Amino acid sequence: MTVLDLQLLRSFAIVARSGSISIASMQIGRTQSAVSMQMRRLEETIGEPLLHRTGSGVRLTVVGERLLVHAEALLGRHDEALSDLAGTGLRGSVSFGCPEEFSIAFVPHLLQGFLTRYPSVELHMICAPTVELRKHLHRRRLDMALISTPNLDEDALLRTDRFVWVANRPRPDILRHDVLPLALSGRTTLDHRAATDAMRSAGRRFRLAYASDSLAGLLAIARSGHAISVTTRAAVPNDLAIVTQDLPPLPDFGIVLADAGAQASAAAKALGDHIRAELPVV
Amino acid sequence: MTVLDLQLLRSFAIVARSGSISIASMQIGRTQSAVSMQMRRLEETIGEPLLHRTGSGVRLTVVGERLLVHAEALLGRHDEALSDLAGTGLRGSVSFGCPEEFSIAFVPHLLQGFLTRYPSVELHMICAPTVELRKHLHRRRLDMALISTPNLDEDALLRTDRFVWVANRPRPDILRHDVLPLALSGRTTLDHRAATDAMRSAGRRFRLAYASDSLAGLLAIARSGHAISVTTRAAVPNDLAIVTQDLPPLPDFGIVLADAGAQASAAAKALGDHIRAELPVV
DNA sequence: ATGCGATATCAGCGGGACCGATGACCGTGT
DNA sequence: ACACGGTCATCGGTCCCGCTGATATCGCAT
Repeated sequence: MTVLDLQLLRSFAIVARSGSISIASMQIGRTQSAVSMQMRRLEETIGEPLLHRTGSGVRLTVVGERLLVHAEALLGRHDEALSDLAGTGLRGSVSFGCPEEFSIAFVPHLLQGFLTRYPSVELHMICAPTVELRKHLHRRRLDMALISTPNLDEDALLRTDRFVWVANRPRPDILRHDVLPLALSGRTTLDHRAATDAMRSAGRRFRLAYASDSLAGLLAIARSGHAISVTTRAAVPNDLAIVTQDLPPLPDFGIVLADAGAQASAAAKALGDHIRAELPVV
Repeated sequence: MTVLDLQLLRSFAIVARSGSISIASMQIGRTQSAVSMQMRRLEETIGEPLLHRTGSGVRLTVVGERLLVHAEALLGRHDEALSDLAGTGLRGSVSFGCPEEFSIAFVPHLLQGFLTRYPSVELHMICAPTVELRKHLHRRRLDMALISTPNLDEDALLRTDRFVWVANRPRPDILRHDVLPLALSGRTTLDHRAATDAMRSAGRRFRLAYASDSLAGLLAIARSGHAISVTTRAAVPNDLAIVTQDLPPLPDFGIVLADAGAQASAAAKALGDHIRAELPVV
């Protein structure tokens, strides 16, 4: 008899929450076309449309809303069941770090997978810019960290993403300002360098309207419309717009998993394996 | 992240209930090897053995018992969700008939699939020997019925199964009786003919110790050890044994779906399509 | 020990999911 | 009105995975 695929339901829930197949596909770790086909398969097994496709994202249909409720419930029960059964597994603790941008993009999904598989592992997490993360690794205060790198040829590259300009919707007039107000994180960060380099090589004048390592702060400023900010494409919240017109293009960057080097605990090894297995898009 | 396959859980639940991969495979409608591999895949994703394999069936491990509880709960919720979503579907009623043997073998699984897909359809079911079913079809008291046929070449054949001798465990001494006591259903039935024909052509003497069209009655007699009975292989309950030694082999038979011929309601068509799609093993 | 029935395993095949690229469509800003 | 940047859908090609059918292996019972 026909049976729903929980994998599809999980993707559907992420699509529903993010309101976009493209964004969801980045969190899931599949291409956009794959997730698009997943949604179509799901609609076929249900027999009814679940999504309204618009030019800018997707909206749930009535049936879609109904399914979402069931899906969340089912997935919740499923994850409980899985952790109960995996209860005999690994114990120990891991310290894991990543930039704040990642922590609101694909990392939740990543960690959820790890924690339901190893529910007895104690996970410590630190959000900080890449430079800080390196220090923590060096001092052995972190077992491993996801860090960004400008070098796209690195062979340990797990995934690539792109920096994007973000502003409030609708399009703010500050773009017309001669001296563009920017909200950037600390000047040691990769996105800071990427933004300022891009502006400079485009010959565009700008000023630092806001500087902070708090992503929430940057996004708040962007939301207020007083400055343009820069962040990771996958981390752009629903209510902010990605701006490409009239602004210089921003570079891609790579994501690698760095570890403390020395002897890793079993739990740390497991987390590393999990990340290396789940993170790559290909 | 890793996610359980509800299809596998469904198979697992059936295997657990039937205590045998072979029997379960007949209800599921897959080959024995397929179900065996399904169980292996499930064990791999869980990471622990779920079944003790013995020479005569399978038993659940402790982890298997735990999983079974979760599986039943998950499948229950899943089926609820599916019927809720399919609620907009077909309405109407269907009358369906089949021999009692089928009704305790693969038919429950078959109807469960149909009813969760079309929860608003009212289903009437009649259990009777094939001859009776034909009469009911002719009088339009049934829309369709699964009936057995000795003709294995029929092109509308959906599936084949085999008659088997059943007796209580352990091996009863009545097998040594010169005149073998048999518990058979009415003499118009296929299994009655198959059994008596087999005995006669083997030159074996027998007597009808019990005759009834009630399967439960036949099995009760077999269980008591006072007679040998005959039934469909897929319908043999856990606590009875299939006997092959010292008894003549029984023939295969075919299963076909017969309908009342005339204009079928939409619900009847849907049930027919469902059965034709789900029943074949290949 | 031997035979039977059960499960496990194997090669081969077929279908299906994914990727990458392309195409259609929409909203927006000029 | 039109071009543009974004979205989702579609398509061919590839690879992997599950099923079948046949065979090997195991365990129980006589």
